[in-house]
Parts: sequence; C-alpha cells; structure tokens
Amino acid sequence: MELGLSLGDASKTFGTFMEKSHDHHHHHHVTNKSLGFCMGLSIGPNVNNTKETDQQDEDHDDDDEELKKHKSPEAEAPIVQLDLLPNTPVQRNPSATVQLLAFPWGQMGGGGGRGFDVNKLPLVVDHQAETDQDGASSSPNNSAASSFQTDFCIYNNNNNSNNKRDFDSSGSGALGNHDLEAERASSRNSDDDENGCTRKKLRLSKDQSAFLEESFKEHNTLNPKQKLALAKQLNLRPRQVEVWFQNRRARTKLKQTEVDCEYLKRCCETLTEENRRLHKELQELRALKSSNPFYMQLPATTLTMCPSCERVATTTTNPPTTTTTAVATTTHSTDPTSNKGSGRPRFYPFSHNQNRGHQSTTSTSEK
DNA sequence: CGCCTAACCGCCATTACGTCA
DNA sequence: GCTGACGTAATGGCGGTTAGG
Repeated sequence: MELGLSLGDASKTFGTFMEKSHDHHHHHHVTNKSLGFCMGLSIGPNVNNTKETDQQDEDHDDDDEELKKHKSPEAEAPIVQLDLLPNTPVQRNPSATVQLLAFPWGQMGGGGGRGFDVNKLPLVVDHQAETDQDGASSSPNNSAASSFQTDFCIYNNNNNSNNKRDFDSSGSGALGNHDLEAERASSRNSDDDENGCTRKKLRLSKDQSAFLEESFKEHNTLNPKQKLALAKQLNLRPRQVEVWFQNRRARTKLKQTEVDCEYLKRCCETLTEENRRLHKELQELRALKSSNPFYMQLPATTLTMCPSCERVATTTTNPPTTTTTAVATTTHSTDPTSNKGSGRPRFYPFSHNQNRGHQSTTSTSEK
C-alpha cells in the first residue's frame, strides 16, 4: 500500500491512499513528491495480535490435523495494522482498535452479561416457531430484527436444503467430519442459485450480530469448526458466518486505516508548520548575517551541543538583537515534529521516532 | 525433489438491499 | 410516498497456501 501525502494541501493528501496493492510486505510508504517527503511505515508483524495469535494457538490445540491447513499466515495476523510509528513513545491511539472491537453491550436488548442466550435460538429450523419467538424476544426497537426474521424464514425456506443438510448431518450435536465436508460443499458455492433463488439481502438480528461480535473479539478468523458451531448457534448458514467475519474484518481494517490516516494528517500538519517556521528562521538568519558582519564572527565553540542528541542546546553568544530563537533556545523537546536546529528542515521516516532527534548531527556552524 | 493441480481461504472491489432522515 | 445517503450482507475475482498426485 502506498499512502500519498501532500503537505499543505489537504485536498490532495490521500489521493492514492486507497490504491489497491497486492504486495504483502509489511512496509508501507508515505510519499510526498513535492517535498521529497518520505515516511516509511513499518508494520510490525502481529503488533496488536498477540491475543489473536494466542487464540489461534489455543484453537490449534483443539483442532485436528486436518484443520492445520486452514491456519494460514494471514490468519496469524488478520488485522492489518498500519503501525505508523511502531516504536514511538507518542500515543498511537491504541484504543482505536479496542473501540472498534468493543461492543456496546449495554445497548443490547438482551440485558446484562453477554446479553444473548444462544439457547433461546432455535436450533431446528422451525420457521413458524422462529417467527413467534422473535416477536417475543426482540427488543422494542428491534424492528430490523423483526423484519429480518421474516425474511430469514423465507430465505431459509428457499435454502432449506443446505440448512437441512447441515443440521441433519450433525444430529448428535458433535461437529464431525461429515459436518465439515457438508459445510465445505456449501461454502462459497452459489447454493442460492441452485434453488433458483436470487440473492435476498438479510439483516442479522441484534442478537446474532452481538454474538458474532463477541466471537469476533475472541478470534477474528474462524476455522471450519468454529464457523460451523457459530452457524449452528445462530441458526445461520456457515457461509453467512464466514461472510460476516469477512466483512467485519474489512470494517475493522477500514476503521483502523481511517484512524491512521488522521494521525498521519496531524503529523503532516505539524511538520508543515515546523517547516514553515524553520524556513522563516533561516531567512532571518541570512538577513542577520548580511546585515551584521560581526554576527558570524562569534566563536562557534560558544555554541554548546547536547552530547546525547547533538543539538544546539543553548548559547549565550548571540547578540542580544538576534531573533534566532530557534537556535538559541533549542530544548530537548519530545515533540515528534520538533526539528533539529538545522537550517534545513529534515523529515525523518517514522522508524526514526524511536530515537527521535538523535540521528542527525546538526550544528549552526555549518552555515 | 520439483512441478502441477485442486481445494481452501482471506482480501478486495463491487453489487444489492434494507434502513433512515 | 419518494429519494439519497449510509450500512452491510452477499458476490465474484484474485492471490497465497497446502496437500496430494
């Protein structure tokens, strides 16, 4: 993925941001051609997916060998983390992902806890009973759920063969190979078409969505067993569960991208402002140099350098008339966008943030 | 051991539909 | 009632991985 950034022109900031990319490298770039501004966006593997990986491992322990082949590297790091500043001390809004994954359980009609009792869902496709139950269990404002259930019944009627196959093949409740085979047979197939039923969009009930959300928080990818179990619990087709997780991952990624975009934008604005300020200072310094012949005769040794960051820490030699505040008053700023005291503004890739301000050796004497 | 193929899966772009203001 | 925006379920294509021949 390539992120286009345009300093000073918000309208062009992310023109190429969403360009599709097929590379699977964990290095993203933000470029600004006009200013030669290149931000290396290093995406650390599994930065925020420790839990996910652990969960996968747990699942792995539960699964048989047959399921191992479903544990792809993608599944190990399912959430694409645009870790723009992987090592920066700057808060990278870690709550963003949390917020995305958090679910407002308190708003659920189901009440406390998980707010959802899967036992209340019919495991047997009894359309009449299902409709009645929905009417009894839906929250007052759950009009969508009600309408969904109505459609859902119709939908299931039209696809009864699939559901019947899935459910009948597991009458004991265990998820045997027969289930997996049946699920695979139906998965990603146009099982709707075989009955001549065109796609009918359905709305998942709030309870169903909530349960899927909860499951998503535990693991945002599903192995076949999990998929089938969820489908059974929610009285959905495995394909529906699979699609829901797919779309959910897409939404998570999109939200994360937006958050990262905002962060990048703020970074660029700050850097632009800093750039502007330093340019102004440079002009002032040059003007001062030309107007005050004694100015540059000051001994350079009077400029003290910070040994750690090699920045001009302080100076007492500037003429009192100077306006070189940036040089004279440079401090150990932790501002990620603070410059290095050089007359020429420099933009550092994000990987520099872990050693912010400690890479370049700058000195005013170079002028 | 390398190659080929099929199956499977995830991601992506897109479509289609339901909901709401 | 109509309409456009928005959210999201669903679809199809593509690429990567893996197992088996």
